[in-house]
Amino acid sequence: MLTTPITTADKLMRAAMEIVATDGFAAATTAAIARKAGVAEGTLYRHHKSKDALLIAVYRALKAEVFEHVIAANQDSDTVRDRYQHLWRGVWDTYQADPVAFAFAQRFGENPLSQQEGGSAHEAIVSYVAQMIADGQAQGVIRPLPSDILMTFFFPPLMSLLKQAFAGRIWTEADIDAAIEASWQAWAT
Amino acid sequence: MLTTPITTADKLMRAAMEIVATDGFAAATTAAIARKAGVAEGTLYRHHKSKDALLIAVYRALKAEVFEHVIAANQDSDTVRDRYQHLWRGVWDTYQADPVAFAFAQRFGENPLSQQEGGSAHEAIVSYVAQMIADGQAQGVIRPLPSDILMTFFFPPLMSLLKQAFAGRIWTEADIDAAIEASWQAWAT
DNA sequence: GTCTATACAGGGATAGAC
DNA sequence: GTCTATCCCTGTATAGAC
Repeated sequence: MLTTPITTADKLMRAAMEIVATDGFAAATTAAIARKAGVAEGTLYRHHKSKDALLIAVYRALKAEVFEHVIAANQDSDTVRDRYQHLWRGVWDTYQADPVAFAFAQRFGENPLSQQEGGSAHEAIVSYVAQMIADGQAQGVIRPLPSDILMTFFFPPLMSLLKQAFAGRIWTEADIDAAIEASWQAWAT
Repeated sequence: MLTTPITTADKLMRAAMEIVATDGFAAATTAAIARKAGVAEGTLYRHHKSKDALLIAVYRALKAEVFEHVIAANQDSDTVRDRYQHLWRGVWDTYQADPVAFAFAQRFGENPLSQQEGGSAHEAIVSYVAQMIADGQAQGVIRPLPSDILMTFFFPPLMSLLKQAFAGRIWTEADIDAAIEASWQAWAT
């Protein structure tokens, strides 16, 4: 996300995202953000109302971009099972391409700021998943469980695997495919 | 955890845990912790070397207590499937009994302090789960996948469901049992 | 052991020149 | 729009009396 920031506002957002991703929120001081962005501290306030507003703006941009990438990569498929796999890979590939965005999203979710922002990083994608679940249940291939329960077998394991991957764990492509199949079995009738 | 703190050191730990759980790490200032514990700010440093040391002590105590509760509730069962269900319920019940401990553990995991501490809240339980996986694979009832992949279908969904439960979501007992069964299917051959 | 008072550093935000 | 300089506040930690 924002991998090639052009405007000063973007540079500040990228800088804030990187600091939070690597060293946490406590390290994301206005001085550190401005320094990494290559501008003076006062300049930050010409582009963002406050530090918190800047961080929330980062999260909003991230949400929008993740949604865009995942949906773009998600051409419609015939079976629900195929749609499942494509969506899983879409999220996986999107975050693989930007580990910094991933780490920021994880930390932001456990920060009180997220309460005042509301909605997860996958807010928009959730409705796609919900539709998939509804279709699968109508066809009788997905268990008749509440969708919020089923969702917990999709995003959380996926995020956990990404976290391990960024920590240096390497799996084979066959392992990844097997993981997708295993997680699908939590849904399948 | 530390639900009835007696010593001053315990009172400080419980106070810190509650503040982090409800308002995040940024709100856990030495002044706020001391105030909630009912002691003076300077007293904090008679019982803990620094604020960070206090927070890490909280995490260690939490890990130990969660391990103790879960293992105590986990009498050996005949089948791997039964052991799975008992362990799942053990973690669920333990955190249900102390939402504050749960929220603290979640936040701590996304805080840089956790890197210098190392190991997740379920570090000790992980070896139990690993043994269960090994047994199940030997018996041919669990997929021959790397155990770190299989683990992601156990803890992350469970934590996610707990989080939703604390946010006010209510499921029937049948839903919970069905969720356990669904998650088991991600492991089962 | 606990308190009050305080030293010291660092962070958010603004003023005003350029 | 960007910079430098600075204000004000808060936070961590310590000193020293009781």
